[in-house]
Amino acid sequence: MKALSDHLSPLIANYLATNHQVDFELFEFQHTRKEFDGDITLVVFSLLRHIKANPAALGEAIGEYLVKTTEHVTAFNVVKGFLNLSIEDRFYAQQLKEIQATSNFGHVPIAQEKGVALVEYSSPNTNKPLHLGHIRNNLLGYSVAKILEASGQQVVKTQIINDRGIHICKSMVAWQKYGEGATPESTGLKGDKLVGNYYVRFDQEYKKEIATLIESGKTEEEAKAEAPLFIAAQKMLRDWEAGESEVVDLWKTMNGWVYSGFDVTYKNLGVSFDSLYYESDTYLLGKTLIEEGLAKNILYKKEDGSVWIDLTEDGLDEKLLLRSDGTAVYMTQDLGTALQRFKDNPTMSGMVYTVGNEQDYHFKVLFLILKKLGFSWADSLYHLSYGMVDLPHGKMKSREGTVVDADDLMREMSATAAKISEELGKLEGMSPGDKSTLYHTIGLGALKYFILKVDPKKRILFDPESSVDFAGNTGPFIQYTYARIQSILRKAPVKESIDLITSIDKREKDIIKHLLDYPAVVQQAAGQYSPALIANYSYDLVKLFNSFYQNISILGEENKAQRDFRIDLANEVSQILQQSMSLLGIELPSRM
RNA sequence: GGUCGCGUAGCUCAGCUGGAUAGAGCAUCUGCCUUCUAAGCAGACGGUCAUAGGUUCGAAUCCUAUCGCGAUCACCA
Repeated sequence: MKALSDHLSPLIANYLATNHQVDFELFEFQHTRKEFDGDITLVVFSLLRHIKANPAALGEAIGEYLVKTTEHVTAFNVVKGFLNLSIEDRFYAQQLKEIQATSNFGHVPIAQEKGVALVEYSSPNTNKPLHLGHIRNNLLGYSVAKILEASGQQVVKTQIINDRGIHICKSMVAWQKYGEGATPESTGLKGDKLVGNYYVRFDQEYKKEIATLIESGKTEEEAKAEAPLFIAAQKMLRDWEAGESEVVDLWKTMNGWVYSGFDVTYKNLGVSFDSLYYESDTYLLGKTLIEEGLAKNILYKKEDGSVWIDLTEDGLDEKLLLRSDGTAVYMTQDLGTALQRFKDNPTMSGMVYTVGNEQDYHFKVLFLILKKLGFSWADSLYHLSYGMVDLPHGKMKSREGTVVDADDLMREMSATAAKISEELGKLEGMSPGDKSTLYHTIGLGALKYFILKVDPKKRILFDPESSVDFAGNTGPFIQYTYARIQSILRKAPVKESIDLITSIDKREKDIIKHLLDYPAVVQQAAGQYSPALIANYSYDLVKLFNSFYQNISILGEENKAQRDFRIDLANEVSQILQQSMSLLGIELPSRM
């Protein structure tokens, strides 16, 4: 539509300048609703603010002028304040050729001079495996990075790994006490699962100790603080901070197991990172930053030695930045990480934090503190906040065993895809290995699409029981349409016509108009950090194509020019699907 | 209680920089596989866009209030 409105706007501007002595360049266009004749509609109402006229009469006048001045407009009609314009078929044929001639239509080449945008996502703790919540996080972050790249922005995908703290020590203590030297190799378990098991074990044994202490007359609070396991974990944290080699070695070993486990999960999920940051590396820089803030009187120290910032003038609270014993809190480390990233990327133009909406307040405060500390780049930080993933029975709680494990979920999705595919029985002659790859592609496509099609800020209800649909507005539906188009293209004869097509079906026009919208959709999705926009755009395209496909023979012999045109159209739809799905990290199979 | 977010068909969601009679899918029902893959297509049914005011030629969309749900307000991360 943009190509068309770009063509029409100057003409309309010219008309208004001549006849009404007003100077406009931008007009409001929309696709003509299907119940009216026409292809594109000018909303005349919006001109009335500046021109006193009867909307219907003004519409008539502009319509007549356009028909007279440009060969593209063949007819018009006016309904109330809407000027519906009919566009000649040749225009669509030309546009399709232009789209075809443009490689990566709608994707803008990277502009180095715009600097680099950092996109942070995943950011797990290293004491337990990734779960469904991380999946939404990773898919969102990865997709947003892809969309920004497609809009011409250089991107660095990154994460902060929360690799230190009491939670890690709990796993370590439990492993020392109950692990008997277990390793991923000796147990056959993924490293993250192994470590996660000891985190759970810690909690179980800790509860037992508390119960015993309460029986012997302690209060609950005393019991929690005096349980030997808890004391051991605290001691281990102090030893770690003191750099005691035995503890540090164990910490390194166990984190190493977790990282190799995560790598497998990331690989299956199809996400990747360009740079990694570790909390254990950045929290000290955060402390330095706080010293500077104290020196500049932006922060203040209380009598007990704790450091605070007063944000009450900004409508927020007072916030703790350093404990009275001088140790760092979450905010301290995030300040350090932000600064470290800017130091590592001097051309940084912005940073996107993909973090759940329960941390909205945290990021509001973080950005404000950075601004108060005088960093000019603080204004370009953005919290990509997303809603929780709820299960039918409520929230995921690790203690109650209601967490949906990421690896298990992906495996189940593949299994469901396999089951449905085998029932349909379309894959004769495909090797078992290819089938297994395909099932993974379809299962993951379903999962990714299910999560990404929803507006990030909304909560998602995920029912693992009913799994995910493969029909309707789903990933597999888009994959399926793509596979059918590939089948058409495989069977299509070599082009032979030199005649240009003279008449184009209404549904084909709708498809071309939709294709022409793609660049604007990508830009909009980048501006709003919204993969959902891309997903729903793609679904609409697929719907349009399917409707056409089912009702018209693409490879018919009767008119070679028409057949070639339809093959070109199918080809271009498949190109755009490939591009848009790559922005969501969804693979498209050529057969399914 | 303060702050932030959400509330659209029975269910899951689009639409939100104000524009024509609010759109899809699932579910229910009716048709369509001798022709390019039926994971599909065509159609029926289904709505006081939470409620009440306001802004204006026009409001699901913007503003205010109320109700409901959620998050957050830690020397946790």
